[in-house]
Amino acid sequence: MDEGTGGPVEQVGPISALVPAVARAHRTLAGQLLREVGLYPGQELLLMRLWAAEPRTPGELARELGVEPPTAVKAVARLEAAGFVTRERSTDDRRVVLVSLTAAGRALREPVERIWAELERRTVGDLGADDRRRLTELLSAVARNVGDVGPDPVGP
Amino acid sequence: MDEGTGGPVEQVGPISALVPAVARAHRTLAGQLLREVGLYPGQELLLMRLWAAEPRTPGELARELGVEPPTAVKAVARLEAAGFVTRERSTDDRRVVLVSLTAAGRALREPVERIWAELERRTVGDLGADDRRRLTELLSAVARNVGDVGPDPVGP
DNA sequence: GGCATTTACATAGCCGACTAACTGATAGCC
DNA sequence: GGCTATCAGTTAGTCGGCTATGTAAATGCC
Repeated sequence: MDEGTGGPVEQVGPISALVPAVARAHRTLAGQLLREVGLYPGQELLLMRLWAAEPRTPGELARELGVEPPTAVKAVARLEAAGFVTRERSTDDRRVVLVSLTAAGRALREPVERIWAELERRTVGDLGADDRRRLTELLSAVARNVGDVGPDPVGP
Repeated sequence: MDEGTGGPVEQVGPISALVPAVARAHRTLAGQLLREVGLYPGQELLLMRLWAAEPRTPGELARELGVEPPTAVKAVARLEAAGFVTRERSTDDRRVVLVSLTAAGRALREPVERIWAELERRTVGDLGADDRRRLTELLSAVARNVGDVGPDPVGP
């Protein structure tokens, strides 16, 4: 656009350009690591919610992951097809679907947590504790700025 | 995971969880803003390359955007269908495709640059210049860590 | 010159994300 | 009781991203 003062042209929207680029590369890396357990990036986040509490409804999962309901429904359907979760209609309220883990789904917990530790290790690289904390704060600020209600932390 | 010291359970892979969440919300916001000119998020990045220099090949565009060739090919095909770019085979090397802008594609430049300024403004929110610089540095570091060769800056 | 290799693009198919629109069940309100 | 509104989940269709694979042209090497 125009900086008007005759200086060198600035890179456009530096942070807006960086965010998608970083996310793409991060997702690709996650995909490479997750492939060895048969998951695609994103699916592990849904499973984490189930490891934390079970059963869950697609609606809850969507809210907690910060995605729209159809996204969660599709992910659940694929995880069901892959044999990691089951679905059943609630008898209390027949609109509600209850998603539960299978034995195979539970068995994924340890390897996925190993992978996530490795992913985080590689993501932060040699950043010190200070930098990591600062980055977390700044990213959280951006998340609020762009209107993300955000995923709830998975820990208690 | 395990923190081993009996403390409260830490949120898993904080930065690895934050990056996709921020990117999703940021993309959604970009999509809302870009909709008014008939673009989907990501397409504007490709157009920016063409505004900077023309014609370009799909391969160049893919490299510069930091995506795989098929992604750029698909995007070009859609932008062509939308009437914003044209494709023609190079006569020098008939494997090469030259992507050029149409008048409609050129007309998008101003509105898109307005939108990008607005997007960046909302993304950084009330972060000061220091925070913005720091965030840019930290994100660049993460990009390198996760193996992103990254998009080249669009400015000279 | 002729054949293998590399290069540039295209295609097919998958997944995650979204919006829009539909179905079925519950809840509310006369 | 019955009609409407709301809510949960699903379906349909699109886009961006990837991997794997295919095709055509140029290059290289003998």
